[in-house]
Amino acid sequence: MDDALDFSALVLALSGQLVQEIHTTVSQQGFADLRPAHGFAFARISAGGATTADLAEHLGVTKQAAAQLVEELVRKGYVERLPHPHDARARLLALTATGWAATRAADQAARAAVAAWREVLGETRFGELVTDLRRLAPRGPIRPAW
Amino acid sequence: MDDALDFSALVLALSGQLVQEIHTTVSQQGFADLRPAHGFAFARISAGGATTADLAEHLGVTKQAAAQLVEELVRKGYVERLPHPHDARARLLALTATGWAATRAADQAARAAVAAWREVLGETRFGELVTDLRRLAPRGPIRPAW
DNA sequence: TCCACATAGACAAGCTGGTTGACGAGTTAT
DNA sequence: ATAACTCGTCAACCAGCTTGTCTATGTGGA
Repeated sequence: MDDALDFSALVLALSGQLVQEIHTTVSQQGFADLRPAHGFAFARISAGGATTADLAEHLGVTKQAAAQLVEELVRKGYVERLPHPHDARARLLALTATGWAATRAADQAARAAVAAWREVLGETRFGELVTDLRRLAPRGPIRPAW
Repeated sequence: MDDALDFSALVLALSGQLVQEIHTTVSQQGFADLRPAHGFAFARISAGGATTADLAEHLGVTKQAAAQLVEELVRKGYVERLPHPHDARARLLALTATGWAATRAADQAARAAVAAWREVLGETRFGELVTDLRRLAPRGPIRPAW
């Protein structure tokens, strides 16, 4: 009956492996200057309409930290800052072509990792698993947890 | 057919929530000076027979970083360094009574979080979920991933 | 219309948790 | 006996975040 502790460990192990696999693959595909944490920023920026302050809230950090992250991503060529159409103070963040390429690489890596799991479990069981997880996982932004 | 990206997000969200919940509960129970990362150290130390170098390998960091972590946990009263029975260079790490209390608090918090999930899914479905996850999750130490 | 207040982002300083590198003391293998 | 390795420590440094302050711009009520 002590599945509980096991289950916690399993969830942590699984997410750790997922992050690690995506990171490794993305690195190998020529985006070695990106770290796992960047993915969470890409997720928000790719959704569109994000300012630095939006990003800060999404990531759960101060806007200074977000600004620093954006600065880094701009310098590395993944993100650009456009003038905001309605607010002269703000700058609209957008992915560059390189940024989109990195995002696609990460998505594909995630799909590949999941595909392996899907194969292990079989289609039926995998579908049930997704259904179950959907009922458990909280809504809201995905962000680094520790 | 695009469960794949969803699934990744779900796993990350779930583990994030788990970590967050455990951390919050443990903090409230009087261990506010512990952070999620400490849990991974406690896991190794509570298993027994750990030296600082062992801990470093478990956590995947340098031994200097592990030594610093141990120093902090000793200062806060969670860990003690005992002489090593067979090796005069090494020191055996052990949890203090307080360290064990914190470990129990974290375990209980994990159980509580999982219990909530178990209730949502029902006993049967939960059992299947654990079985599935066991087939997917890698072996080896649980460590912070990003 | 004006003004008090809120918000976006920049600048600066400082902290924390990690890194690399070098070392003395102790252990192990040749 | 000695060469090579390992445990833990000291020191310097760095990355990524924090708090605090500031200017420019936007917003809403008297």
